[in-house]
Amino acid sequence: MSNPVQPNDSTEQKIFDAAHEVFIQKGMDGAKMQEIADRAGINKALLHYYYRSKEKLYEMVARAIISRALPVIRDFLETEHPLEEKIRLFVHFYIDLISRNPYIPIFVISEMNKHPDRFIENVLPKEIPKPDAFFRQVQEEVDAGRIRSIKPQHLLVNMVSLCIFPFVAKPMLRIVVGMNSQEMRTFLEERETEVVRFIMASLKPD
Amino acid sequence: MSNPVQPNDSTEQKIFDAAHEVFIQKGMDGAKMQEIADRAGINKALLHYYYRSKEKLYEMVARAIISRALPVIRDFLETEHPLEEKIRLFVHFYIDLISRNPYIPIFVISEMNKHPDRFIENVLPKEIPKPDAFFRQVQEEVDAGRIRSIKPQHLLVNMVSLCIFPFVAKPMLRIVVGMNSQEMRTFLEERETEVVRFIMASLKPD
DNA sequence: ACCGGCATTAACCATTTGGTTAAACCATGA
DNA sequence: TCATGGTTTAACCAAATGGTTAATGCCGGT
Repeated sequence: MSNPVQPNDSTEQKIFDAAHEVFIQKGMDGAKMQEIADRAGINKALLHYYYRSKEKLYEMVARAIISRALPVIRDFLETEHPLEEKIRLFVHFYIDLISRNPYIPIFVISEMNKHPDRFIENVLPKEIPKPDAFFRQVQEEVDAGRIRSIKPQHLLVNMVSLCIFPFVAKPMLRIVVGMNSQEMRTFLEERETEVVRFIMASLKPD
Repeated sequence: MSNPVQPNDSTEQKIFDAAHEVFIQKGMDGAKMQEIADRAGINKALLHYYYRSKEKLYEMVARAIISRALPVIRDFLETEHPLEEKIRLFVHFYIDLISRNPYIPIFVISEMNKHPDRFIENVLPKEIPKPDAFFRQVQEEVDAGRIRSIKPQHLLVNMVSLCIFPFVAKPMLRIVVGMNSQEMRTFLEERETEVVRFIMASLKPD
């Protein structure tokens, strides 16, 4: 269940891993230093010895979480591919990333919502990849009539929505759609194929 | 900014409204009874006079939030319409609901994620609308070849994802896509048209 | 053997937090 | 007018929480 960035038995790392687990699951407000200490199997004072405060510890963990998602996004936005291929790759790697770290989007969304200032100032990196090149590429395809007319921004948001949301809303979906844990798993596994098909079908020129 | 269910100056209502604001914005963990009391302009002891505990107060507020979304969903799942019309109506009313109450999905998602047991046992109503009829309708359309082949569950999840996610991820999207507050507003206003078009285009039989 | 310095802990501290209590307030009806 | 019942408050309490301190453990180098 834990997801240490690098397996490492040092006390510092044990603390970081424990903090990672706790912050991910409970967020800044719900996380308690005592619980982190307990999970790391050490004294509470050690937390402050290695990381000065809850705030600092949180920031390190949050940055680590964010930076696990960034390479995939950067990759998608920077590599050159025909549009269809690019979409396919994005959906593939993005769903793959989120399947393996389903807590990332929920964490980002809820923390960013509760403490936007802290998150933007102290957690998000200064340089975040910009989607301008992708937008240009989509616009070219539209202009050339190879896909139907759509605003690039909407296409991007649609892609991201279709990939992320089901994982974010998993508990709610399970109840509404009425699936057991196993059905849910297969359902989410089908998503990759389904999402690609859904987007491609929608983009076919009229 | 506040959103009292029914304007009413009674102390009880003032407390409820204040609690609504605070819980919505900070969730169970981040909300403090003192802040609720302050916003309601009353003594902290009064909170416990009207609502026995933080837990109880939270449950009432959370139930109220949930029940604001339910009628729209129930309506969509129960009324009879041709599929295309149904989708149009769903997107319209759903996006409308969320535009006016953008905090609902974030609240539900993050609270349900942090305290699934409490939420499922004490907040969610026993009877939640089931989408079986909708699934059947989609399947009929597929069988009749009037839309391309797609699993009804995926279609529903896609619809919901496209409607909700942009509102949920607004702060993140703003940064990634690089929009200012005004651009974001127009962008979200375009969503209704865009989402309907996106879904319809995708469903056209091959 | 022992020194010096990092690692670790128990005990402690101040503040915050959810919750309680007993007294005061205030309107209403007898 | 005053008794009564619901309403509101100041003061208080115990537990939890983030953080500190001073002492101890421990290990490598001399």
